[in-house]
Amino acid sequence: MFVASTLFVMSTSPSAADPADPGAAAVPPPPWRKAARPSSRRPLSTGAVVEAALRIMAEEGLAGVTMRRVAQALDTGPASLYAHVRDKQDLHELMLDEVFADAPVPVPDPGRWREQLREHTVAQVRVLLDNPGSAEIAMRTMIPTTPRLMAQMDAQIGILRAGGMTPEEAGAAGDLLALYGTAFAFEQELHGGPGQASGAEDAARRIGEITGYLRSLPEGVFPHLAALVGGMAPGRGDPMRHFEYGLDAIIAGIERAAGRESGT
Amino acid sequence: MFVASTLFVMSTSPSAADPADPGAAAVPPPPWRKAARPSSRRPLSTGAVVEAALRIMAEEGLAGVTMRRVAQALDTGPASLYAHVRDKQDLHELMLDEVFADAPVPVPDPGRWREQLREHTVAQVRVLLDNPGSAEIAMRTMIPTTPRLMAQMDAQIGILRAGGMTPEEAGAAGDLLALYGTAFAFEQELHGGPGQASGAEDAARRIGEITGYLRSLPEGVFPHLAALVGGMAPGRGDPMRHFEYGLDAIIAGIERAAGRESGT
DNA sequence: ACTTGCCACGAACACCGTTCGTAGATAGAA
DNA sequence: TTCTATCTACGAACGGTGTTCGTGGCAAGT
Repeated sequence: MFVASTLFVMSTSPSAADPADPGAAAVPPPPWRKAARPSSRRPLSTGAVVEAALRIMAEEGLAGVTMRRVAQALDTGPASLYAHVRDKQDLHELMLDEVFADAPVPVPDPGRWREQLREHTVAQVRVLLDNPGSAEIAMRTMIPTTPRLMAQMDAQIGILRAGGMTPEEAGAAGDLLALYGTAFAFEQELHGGPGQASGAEDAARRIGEITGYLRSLPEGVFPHLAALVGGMAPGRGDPMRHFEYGLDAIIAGIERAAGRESGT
Repeated sequence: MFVASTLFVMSTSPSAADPADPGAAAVPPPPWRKAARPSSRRPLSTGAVVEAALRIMAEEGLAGVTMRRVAQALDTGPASLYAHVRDKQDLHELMLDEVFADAPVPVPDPGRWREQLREHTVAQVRVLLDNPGSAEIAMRTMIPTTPRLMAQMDAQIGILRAGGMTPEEAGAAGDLLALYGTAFAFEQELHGGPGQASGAEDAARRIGEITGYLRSLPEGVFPHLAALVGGMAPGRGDPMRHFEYGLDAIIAGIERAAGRESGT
């Protein structure tokens, strides 16, 4: 019964607009084989949509995550997704939340707050870098509304409070660290190349061009820049080293700013 | 003479393709009036395209800057733009360059490098904030290839060198400052609302929602976050104050990192 | 058994960036 | 001057995009 009616709809759907249709439709599709396919489990929950979207992002980058592409992966049409996801933006935020699914949520330890802050921030950035595309979402979201991201933020502020900061100081410092971490990860995935995009190649070409241009210029036009490009290689070293340079600078600055006001 | 030949060509061009054409063509187009329109000044240079694009960005945000929209503003078709601009990305970079047209390029003064660095960075961010949409371009560009942006970067590195840093230190510090400035401006324009977008309203709604959600939770789930939202208003104060907090922290950190290695 | 609400989804709408081919203008050569 | 070659402008179209509408079948409440 179920199968039959389904098949009926499928085979006649083009002519469904024409109720008075005899058997004249081009080849009455004998679909014995087909029967199994449409009834083969279609849960199609929010979770399934997010999961499919994440898989696509991992393989084809964030730009590959289109509603049509996700729908196709779940073999259905794009309209079906909107029952489980409000927007594309909403889908993005759910993806970001899922990405942080197994990131640890540290409990603040006053005696170790500096190390904890460093480790926590590094861990967050590592999550973003491990999931290319997620940093772009994070950049565009900034105010977290999903539970896991709120837990991360809460932990971070907890650590800063454990370091003796006032709520205001902790808020400002947390903003700064989150902004830096997110922006850094985004920049990395921009010209680090998420596997598929021309990122790395493009970046290399660009700094090649810029080097050539600088050399072609009369000496002393951009002297400091010219001095720099000499000792520069495109993708040298662990990006994390670079990140930690900035992180340490920021933490030191934060501490100093807090100490200046609270006297410690 | 000129006019006559122009008219001749125009009036006969349709029938030129069909040599065996009698007088039957639908109204042999008498184009006296027409002659003035196509010749009515259409320079359509790269500069004009960029200028139109910037005007649109100011009025409708970066999302409003579509090739079709820009073409319409110059009343032509989108295809015409591609003679003066390689890409949409190319157009974006030209726009960003133009935005920095009258930003001052400081000459490094060793005795004042800290103040200079601060002022220069603040000025750059102010330019981005004054031109909503530009920060998003800057965020997505990162490696400058246009002359004015290179001049800005050169000056910045010059200031850092004047502060006694090695080229490597200056490069890292410059990266960090540029990343921070760009990301900050982008975040501001995200939920600051570029006049047209729902930015501010959306941000307010979001922190309203999040506050309500936090209150609805059993006490002590996100304790630090809950303590924070109490003393938080959506758009309080000058965003620049916020920026300068982070900037001072970063400059202090940079200085410390440089001193640590070079011994000053 | 009937109604009601919900999920799936085909079709369509209004856009988007970009390319192709052609017509007109212009500049250089003869 | 006249012929040719090169360049600009641009209408039309291609292959995408996010999102909405309306319908049709299913399942649960009454």
